[in-house]
Amino acid sequence: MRELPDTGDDGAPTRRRSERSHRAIVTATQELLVERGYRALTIEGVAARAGVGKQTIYRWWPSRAALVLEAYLAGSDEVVRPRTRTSTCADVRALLDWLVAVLTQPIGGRVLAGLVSDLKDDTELAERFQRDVVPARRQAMLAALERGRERGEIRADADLELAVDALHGAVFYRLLLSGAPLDAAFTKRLASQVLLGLSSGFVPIGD
Amino acid sequence: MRELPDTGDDGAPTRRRSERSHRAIVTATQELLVERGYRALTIEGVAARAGVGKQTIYRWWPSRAALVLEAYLAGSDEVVRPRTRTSTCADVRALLDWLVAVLTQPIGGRVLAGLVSDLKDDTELAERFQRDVVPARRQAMLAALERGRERGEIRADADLELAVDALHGAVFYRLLLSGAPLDAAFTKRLASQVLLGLSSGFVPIGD
DNA sequence: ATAACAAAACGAGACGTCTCGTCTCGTGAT
DNA sequence: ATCACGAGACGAGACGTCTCGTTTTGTTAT
Repeated sequence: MRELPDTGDDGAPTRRRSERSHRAIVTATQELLVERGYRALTIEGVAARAGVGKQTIYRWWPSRAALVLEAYLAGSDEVVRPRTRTSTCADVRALLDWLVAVLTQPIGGRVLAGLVSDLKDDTELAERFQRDVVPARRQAMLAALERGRERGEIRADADLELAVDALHGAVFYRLLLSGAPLDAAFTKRLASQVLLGLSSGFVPIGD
Repeated sequence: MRELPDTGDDGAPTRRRSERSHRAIVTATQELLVERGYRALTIEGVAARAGVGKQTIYRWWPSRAALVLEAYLAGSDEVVRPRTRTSTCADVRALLDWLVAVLTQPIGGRVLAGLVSDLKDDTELAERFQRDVVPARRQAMLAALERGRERGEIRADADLELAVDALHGAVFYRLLLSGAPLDAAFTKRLASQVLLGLSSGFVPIGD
């Protein structure tokens, strides 16, 4: 969110920021998001929970959404990314299951919905979100599809970016809009059906 | 959103609701949504613009989101649904273009993003949205795919609901999350690539 | 190396503003 | 005579800014 105050800046006298307060604020934000959700989260509430002055928050974060984004990302690293690499379909399924796991964490869906609504009114936040967060989420899936193409399982002229749009889009669509379940049966059929469209010929879809 | 007060109810003495105020409120909501967006919309602002007391709004709508939903849906009927029925791929493309047109109306994307965030905190709204709005949007696309299956262009065992998840999901994903463009090239490739996955054999994808 | 100093960030909270949702009025329509 | 209406007062609560002392931290002088 912001550069750390001490670590190896070039000569310039680094601003001195209390790392204790920083951590307390992020932790309090995560707790309050889980307990009460995005809408009910207030700066004053975070300050009180963290034992911190309001100004300390306003000094380091430009908006409530920026704070929530940092707290959200800091809590999203707990689910480890799969590294199966058996078949393309299995890889895609595993990555979809991973995405679902990340999004259905207690902090996940509600917070993402709140952030999404703020993207439309906060240009700076939208830029960072679409430059950093979105591509990071897509990268692993795109790599798996490219491996499949190198192995010849996927047509050379297939549009893999578009495939990621469809795969991830279906997941987010269910999470944010339709409310349909995000279970293993869903990710399994989604992976196999989309991959069939990308396949270079008849490739048996396992399991 | 609520039954109209006067028109042809069965005998029961309908409460007398001012249709003039009703329309003024919905119109003012639409205008303010276009001018200032979802976040900046306040009940007090709507009341002032509509020349109406706040209580009149609180009397007839349970929440800000419910009012926005009504205003949004009332303004979404202006884009007419296509009725091409030439080939399945052309139908799907036309329906995707229609969806994009509806969502990129001035009132569209910003409002939808705001509503989405409220679904997570407003159970009643979420129920109505997922029972009425979402299926209505999916219906036409599903019908087009079923016609394709009857014609034999689509495999009998294809999961068409899942295909709608992927098609609509990709559109909403770009609109709400990635910010990637929603242009004709996108809908064209999306339609052809997804349909290829559903196809029963080699079906030439026309321009 | 230690002490003294200045600068910046800190916790706390007062302040005026805004919107909330509820509540009363008096008015006008049926 | 009833009831929705426009208007707006009301207390609650969060906003973002600001001003207090206080504590921390980096720099300078001894």
